[in-house]
Amino acid sequence: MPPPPVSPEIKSDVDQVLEAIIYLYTESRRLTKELARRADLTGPQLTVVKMLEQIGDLSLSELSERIRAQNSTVTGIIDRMERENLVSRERSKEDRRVVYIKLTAKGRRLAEEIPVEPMEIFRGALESLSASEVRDLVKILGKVARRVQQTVQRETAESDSVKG
Amino acid sequence: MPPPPVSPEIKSDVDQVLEAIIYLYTESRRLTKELARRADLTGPQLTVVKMLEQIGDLSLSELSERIRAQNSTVTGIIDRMERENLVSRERSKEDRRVVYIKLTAKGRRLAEEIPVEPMEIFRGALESLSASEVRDLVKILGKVARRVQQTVQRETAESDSVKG
DNA sequence: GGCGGATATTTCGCACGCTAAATAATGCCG
DNA sequence: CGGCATTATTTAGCGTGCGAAATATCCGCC
Repeated sequence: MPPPPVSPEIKSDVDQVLEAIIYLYTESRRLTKELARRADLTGPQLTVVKMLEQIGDLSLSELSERIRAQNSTVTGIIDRMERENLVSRERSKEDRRVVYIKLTAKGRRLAEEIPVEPMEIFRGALESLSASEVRDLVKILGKVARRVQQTVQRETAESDSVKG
Repeated sequence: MPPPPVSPEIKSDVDQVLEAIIYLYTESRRLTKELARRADLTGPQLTVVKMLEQIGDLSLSELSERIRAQNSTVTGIIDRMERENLVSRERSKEDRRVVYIKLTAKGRRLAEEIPVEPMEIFRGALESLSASEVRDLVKILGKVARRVQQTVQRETAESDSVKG
């Protein structure tokens, strides 16, 4: 659930930035989902299929890390994909705790079937900016992200020391 | 599910921007959730409680619109909140299709208990930018969002006309 | 060799979140 | 007045998404 667009009329810079971010994020998810629907996949399933196609087999943990989700979430996604015969699980021989996720022929066919990224719209939007604007955007957004990350880490450390 | 950070090494501008957006969005949700947890609420519940506190009673549709979710989703959230005695439903007298959602005393107390926005971290991060950077960020992000919106609307119109 | 702590995955229970279909009430139009 | 499209909400079914606990291995160390 996105945080609320709290103030009704005058929006602060923070609110405007947040609103844009929420909009862009939501839209990127919606686009993925839409694209996926055409191949009878869900958004996450499309993401997984494309990831495996491009990178090759991945352990479940590697996969979760890449799609930024918890292992338990990905277990569910893979369960359903296995049921649909899109991927298979294969126990690693070196480390029997590890499970590799592999595309099946059907999964690979589907991956190829799907044009490219749903990111084309974003690419288009970014291309409508001037080169210097793109550079600024990348630079500033990156700065904000790093700054937030620092603050979060600091607070996490604090509450850890309080808790523990 | 966030779109994948596709390329392993060299990241395009699009990817970098998207990655930052995904990070910031995810983080803002996490912060809301964290803040909510202290009052034994979920993220969306905190959002609703704060919204009702600041704006007053809202119909279910108005509420869904404001938190950018489907009515059916909000029905569920309100069900659980009603169960916890945080809000009550009240049928409108003018239009008996409409249900107003009202804070209970307990809900109001909780709302007051919770400091402010979880957005403070973002505010801090934005304040670490120079004034001109903030201005640029607001301007450029807004531009990208508007551009994406236009493209999406155009495509929606097209596929509508195709579909019938 | 085996014990104890780490690591990889799964299971469980719950809360979103969405779409499609059902239900209920309005309002308009002839 | 009666029917019919519209609108507000709910229900049903499914797929994430998370945190905590359970399982199965692995690894280092005595």
